[in-house]
Amino acid sequence: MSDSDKQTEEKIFDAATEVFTEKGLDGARMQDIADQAGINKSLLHYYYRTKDRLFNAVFEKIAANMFSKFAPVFDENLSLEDKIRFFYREHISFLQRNPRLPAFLLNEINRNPERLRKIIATLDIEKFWDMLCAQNGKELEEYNITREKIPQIMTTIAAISVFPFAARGIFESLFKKIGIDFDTYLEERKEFAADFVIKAIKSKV
Amino acid sequence: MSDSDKQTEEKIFDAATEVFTEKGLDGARMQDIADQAGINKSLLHYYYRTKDRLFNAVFEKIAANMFSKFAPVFDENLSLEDKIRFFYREHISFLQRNPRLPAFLLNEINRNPERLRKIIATLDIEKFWDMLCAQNGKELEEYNITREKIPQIMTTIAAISVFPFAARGIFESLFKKIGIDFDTYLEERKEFAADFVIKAIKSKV
DNA sequence: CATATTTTTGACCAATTGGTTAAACCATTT
DNA sequence: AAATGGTTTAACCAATTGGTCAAAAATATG
Repeated sequence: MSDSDKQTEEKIFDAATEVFTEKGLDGARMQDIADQAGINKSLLHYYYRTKDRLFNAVFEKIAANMFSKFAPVFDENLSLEDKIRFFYREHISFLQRNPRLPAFLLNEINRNPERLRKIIATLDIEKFWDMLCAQNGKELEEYNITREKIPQIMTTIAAISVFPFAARGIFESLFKKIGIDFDTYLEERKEFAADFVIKAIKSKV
Repeated sequence: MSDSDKQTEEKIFDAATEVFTEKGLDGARMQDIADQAGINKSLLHYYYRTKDRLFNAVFEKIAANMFSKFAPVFDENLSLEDKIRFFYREHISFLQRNPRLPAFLLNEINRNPERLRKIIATLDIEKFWDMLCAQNGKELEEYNITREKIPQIMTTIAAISVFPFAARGIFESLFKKIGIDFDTYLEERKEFAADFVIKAIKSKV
């Protein structure tokens, strides 16, 4: 593969990423992607045989990228509380740089859940729980966080950072009405989210 | 408007609701809707001139319905804690009966934020805050919930109930891997969500 | 019953879509 | 410089799409 090959293939991939994340699989036109990449439409088919293959390439990279952002928090040797703070700072910052990813992924996964299977198959969920127990077992015990509660807690933690981006269109409209800036809201959310979760977990009321 | 009119128009509307919520505006075909309604495709255009008008009719009804589900909690004369419990029981139950609404709305709003404007314009957000202050002012003060914190808290409360439905495709796949039933998870979530939020709000740590 | 009006249908259309193909282009090698 | 190989393009195609239209069927009106 020559240098110009890689350039063209990358140009196509980047253009496809932009168009697909903005318009979705159904809404995106091959011609749009070709225009965005500044090339002929036939070249798309030369490098990626069909629209579906091109989409899958984009989808898989984005999905893998998204999930990988959850991982580092399990590696760092921090207290449970610091892990949560670390997660929200990093994760919301990542989403600020890629604000359209949540809506794109959620929509396409609901449209075709099958696509996610191969990515999830590569994840070892139990391992994450084991790592967490090894590093923060005492805290988990102290706060009475059992294995059964993990799905509720984890989905709640994810919801708090991801949902504002998925529902950005709604929130932005609502906020504008009461004079609140969405970007300011996001900045504040990094700390608010961590405080909120930590208080909920630690509280024994 | 005769009786059979209403039947046909309603049949079309219901069919359109089903097809649009499942496939989205771009993915839905007028022929699909006609088939679903058991009528000729031309009839769609007879009652709703264009695909876009038909979609708008469906979208507006769903959006209004969705937002209206947030309102009752402000009317009931309950303590803040009971309001939160009431909300999650009612809201998650509503979403269990209409599981595809969140993903549909979030996607279409992000695809075309303009569509939401006219619905949001009809909402008086300040009124909700005033009602809340009038009914639960003392509790808000006690828990140090100020006007500036409201957006963070409200979006968090919504995220916790809506996100699992928006991300259903992801969660269901993940849960299956560790042997958890999604419907059971949802049932448990009504109480978990309320407990979680109440603990976070009440905690003074 | 005959007429007028509304509802429903099937045939049709122009535009768009993803995809194909053969030829042109370009860099390398011989 | 001629041949070779991969790369890029323009022209084209079959299928699908939202939408139209005139006629038929059903219903209401006199």
